[in-house]
Amino acid sequence: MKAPRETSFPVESFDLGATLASGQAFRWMPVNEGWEGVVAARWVRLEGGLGKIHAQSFGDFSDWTWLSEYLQTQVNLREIIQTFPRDSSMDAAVAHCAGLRLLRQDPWECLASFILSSSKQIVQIQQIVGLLCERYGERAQAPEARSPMFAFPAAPRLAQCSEAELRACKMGFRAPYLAGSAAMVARGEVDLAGIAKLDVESARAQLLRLPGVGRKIADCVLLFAYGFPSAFPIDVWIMKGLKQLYFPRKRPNLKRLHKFSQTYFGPHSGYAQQYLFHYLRTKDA
DNA sequence: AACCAGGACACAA
DNA sequence: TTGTGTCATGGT
Repeated sequence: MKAPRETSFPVESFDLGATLASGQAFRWMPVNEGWEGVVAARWVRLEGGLGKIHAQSFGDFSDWTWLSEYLQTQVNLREIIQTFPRDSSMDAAVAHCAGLRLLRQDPWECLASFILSSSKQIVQIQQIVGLLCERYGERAQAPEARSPMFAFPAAPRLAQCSEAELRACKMGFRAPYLAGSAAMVARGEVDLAGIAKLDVESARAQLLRLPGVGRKIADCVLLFAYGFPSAFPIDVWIMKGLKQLYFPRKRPNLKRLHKFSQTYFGPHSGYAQQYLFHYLRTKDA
């Protein structure tokens, strides 16, 4: 029966704040020394502890795999960080981002969120995604006492929305992109579940068929939803950072930077990218 | 008050 | 291939 549930995951070095607010997911809010959001259509509250994460949710279930999978609690972070190159920038990033981890998100929510992310600040992406969920998402399972929470709207639901309805969620010129991608996914023209079985290049090629999805957004989805370790999203921050830190007084093009990312940062370049991104974005704050 | 934001796209040269 | 304008909205 539906009821409040709680558990705790043993984890070594997991910083919820750095992880949930580092621009990979957009639905987490800090609430009373913890973090609250929606995962798999369920309300979730997380609190960090010593060597563990305490989790609360609500519903009819006893297996927490859906959440441990999302949080990737089984990943040995130390082993990953050991594969990073040792230079002054990466050392600083690792020191600054202790406990930062990559999540494993739902492909559609991740894809749609990043279609909305183009040329937007993270706070605005959160606002747009929030509106979209409130207006078109299914009611999430949550305790009665709390304010209603909503799941991220499925592709078929968003495919039904008019462009005006989407624009009313403040997404501007991204509306036709989201509508078009939702339609293709809803029709099965792009098989999001099937992408998980492909190699990185084939997976990226599938995502690139979607309107509003270019190399950067495709790489975000490959990394944050499918867990391809070599996906290396190059946004404006990473672009400036790479040029400044590794190519002073040169003008490398995008292709060159992507090649560099694959040869220099090791087998978990995507992870290294997230460390650099979070470091560059928050070091002066 | 300008400047810019986890870009993509069409089109020019 | 590289460069530019455009798209919509709002934070800093």
